[in-house]
Amino acid sequence: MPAARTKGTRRAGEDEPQIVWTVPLEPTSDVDDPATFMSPPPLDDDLPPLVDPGTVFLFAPTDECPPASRKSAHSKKKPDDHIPRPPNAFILFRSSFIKGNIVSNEVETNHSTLSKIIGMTWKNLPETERARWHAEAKWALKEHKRKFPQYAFRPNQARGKGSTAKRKVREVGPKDHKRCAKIAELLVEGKKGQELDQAIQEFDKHHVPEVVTRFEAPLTARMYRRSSSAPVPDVDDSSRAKKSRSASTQPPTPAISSAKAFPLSETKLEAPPAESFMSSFDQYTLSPAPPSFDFNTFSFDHPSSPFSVYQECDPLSQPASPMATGDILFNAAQSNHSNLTIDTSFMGLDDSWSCPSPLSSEGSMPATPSHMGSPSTAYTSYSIQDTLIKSFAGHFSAYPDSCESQFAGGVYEAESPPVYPTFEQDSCSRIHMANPDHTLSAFMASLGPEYL
DNA sequence: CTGAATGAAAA
DNA sequence: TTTTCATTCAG
Repeated sequence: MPAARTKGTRRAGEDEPQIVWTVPLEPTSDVDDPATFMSPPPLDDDLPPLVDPGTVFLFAPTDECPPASRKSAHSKKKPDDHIPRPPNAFILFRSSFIKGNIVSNEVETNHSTLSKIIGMTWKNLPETERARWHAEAKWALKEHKRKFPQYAFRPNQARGKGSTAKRKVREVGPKDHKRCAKIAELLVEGKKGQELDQAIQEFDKHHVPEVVTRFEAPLTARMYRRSSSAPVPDVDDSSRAKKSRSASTQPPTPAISSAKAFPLSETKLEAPPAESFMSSFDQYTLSPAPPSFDFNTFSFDHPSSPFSVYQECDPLSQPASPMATGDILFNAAQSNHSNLTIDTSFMGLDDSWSCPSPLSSEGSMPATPSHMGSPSTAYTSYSIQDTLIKSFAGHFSAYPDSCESQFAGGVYEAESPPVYPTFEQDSCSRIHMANPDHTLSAFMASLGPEYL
């Protein structure tokens, strides 16, 4: 008896207008080559699976104007003027994930299970990539505050009141943890689209669903299917038939669906409709997808001026001669295989800056970033990332592309969309930046005209 | 309305 | 520390 969970009239936002967020982002070219993470320095061992060299921006946020009138579906019992909470990083990530149909309907449709998969994926996500979502959430929060200055989160205590601890103790749904983990693993490995589907189908062939029920009750195929849309092994032919029906009856899944959030090279060869490369949130639209860059080409160094630049064509070749910043920008914009590297050693950020990064939600020691070195190095890395992010954040206003956001039917001027500073520090204290072309102009602008 | 995830914010 | 509620939608 789920106790009185009535339509509790919440009193969150007393007089707020209903919000319908639509934040059409601006420019975004469909530059979506696979960006690459820095090849992680030799990692110790028990670290979360580092992504393969080729894998990367799993969920390049993209923009697109959602069919405005789509939301509002089931707002339930919320007062008409209810103001939803600002989304956190994970919620944003989840939204994007769902919207992008990363895991096809053939693989999983149950949202509880999807949440599980997404949660696992989230945890396996490279730190740099999660940082982008945190940045996004930060921005969303800022926007939320701007729009609803007097908003305050007021959780409804009345709801959980009655019985003390019944809130969290439910968990009854049989879930195939292994399968979820497998899917998450495939995702962070870069599997996507049909390739992903096939891999999972293959997995399902040999995998006997291990379902964990609260009371270890025997699991029937039917029960299993109730909470997971995973195909049932061989036990139940009828349910299998049911499952495959869609495959045979319906046309093959449109390939576009999964291409959205995985704008990797192979998916875009086909020159799909423009919108194919734009995924969006219903309410949240993200900044332009970070342009992809490899991490080999550019670097800032510190010899003389604030920054000096040289180009490194590949790990083997020694730094080429310094070149003008303008050239860098030019080349960076032209090359699909370039990244920026900033030597920060001169900034004196090395060991003295060991403070935990706000980017990691865990209060404890963050999982070591892609770096070996001394223990403090990890912290340093985070600190530098944070420093850079803040630094860039301070210059977002310089970013030429502001965007308009729609709100409650109206339109207001929003601050510049968040940029996704994706940094990695190498063993030489150099910061590698994944999306230089958006951040760089702002950053350089901040340095002064002489660097433009 | 619930579940399922993570996380921000409040009690 | 514990609880709500942000998203999403099948069940």
